[in-house]
Amino acid sequence: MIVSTKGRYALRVMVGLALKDREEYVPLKEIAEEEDISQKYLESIMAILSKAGFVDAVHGKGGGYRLNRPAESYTVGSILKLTEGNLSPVSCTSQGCSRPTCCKAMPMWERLEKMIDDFFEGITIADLLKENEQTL
Amino acid sequence: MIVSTKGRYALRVMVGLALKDREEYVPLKEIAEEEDISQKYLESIMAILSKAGFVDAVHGKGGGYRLNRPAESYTVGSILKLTEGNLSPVSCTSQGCSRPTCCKAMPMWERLEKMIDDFFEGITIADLLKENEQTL
DNA sequence: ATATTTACCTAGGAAATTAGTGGGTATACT
DNA sequence: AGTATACCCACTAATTTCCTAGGTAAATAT
Repeated sequence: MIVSTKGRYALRVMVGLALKDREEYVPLKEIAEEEDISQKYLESIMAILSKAGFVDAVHGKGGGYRLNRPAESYTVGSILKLTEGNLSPVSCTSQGCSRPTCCKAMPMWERLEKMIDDFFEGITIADLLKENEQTL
Repeated sequence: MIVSTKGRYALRVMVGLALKDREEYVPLKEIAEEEDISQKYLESIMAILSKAGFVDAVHGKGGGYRLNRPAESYTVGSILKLTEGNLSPVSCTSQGCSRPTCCKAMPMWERLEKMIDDFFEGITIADLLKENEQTL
């Protein structure tokens, strides 16, 4: 698994927020209910998105979260890398190879990693919004 | 992580066997030492490869494992699918989506899965043998 | 001021997966 | 008969993923 629930939840939230009024702040509770995600777990995900400046957050009544850029400017890759840490398909590329000098597979892993990275960097939240099987 | 040590070990073993005389049987002990893999753990991996008919196995002195087909006929994909179970990048595609009717990301996951599958099915053990950064 | 609603923080725990061990049995060769 | 091998079953350790508990800080409403 390259993408766990954490990354998938983050994507869903970002898509959800992109569907709302860009000015409006949406409280975590509401997002969690709409997306049917554990409120407490979602907290930790929103904290990551907020710290990284992917969303604006305001405290208190009327507060919550909102996107601070247009949906086209968020690549799926940027969101997944942020929440998952990395998108390496094998530990060899992210944590180093145990047999760096003789590993016959390393170039393959590197090529795969680049392919996956290019794939995710080529898709934005806006693309997901208008998505159907034909276009993507 | 799409490929765990299990799949990587299996690939290494297959590459290792491909470098040997095709007629010769190589005992597990020797493979484990050459590849620096726990003998016991490797047992379970060889059992999978053997049951699936990817290698020949013979008991007793002079026995061991060997490839039973030319290296070009083993795709990396076939070995990884066998040992890892599947190569799905997200659980959505392998175990079903929790929000099948409304998931905006599903087409993306499916396209990614196909891309990865095509990638691995397009590389054989023979390709890995002659590999260097230029060719692959 | 006080209450309420929200984000934010820290610590941990349950569940699942991955990686590896231990000890024995079956088979083939010498 | 002895030795070298594959094969089988059950269990443990380590790691990661997913989620919960219980609070503090900030903003708004009354």
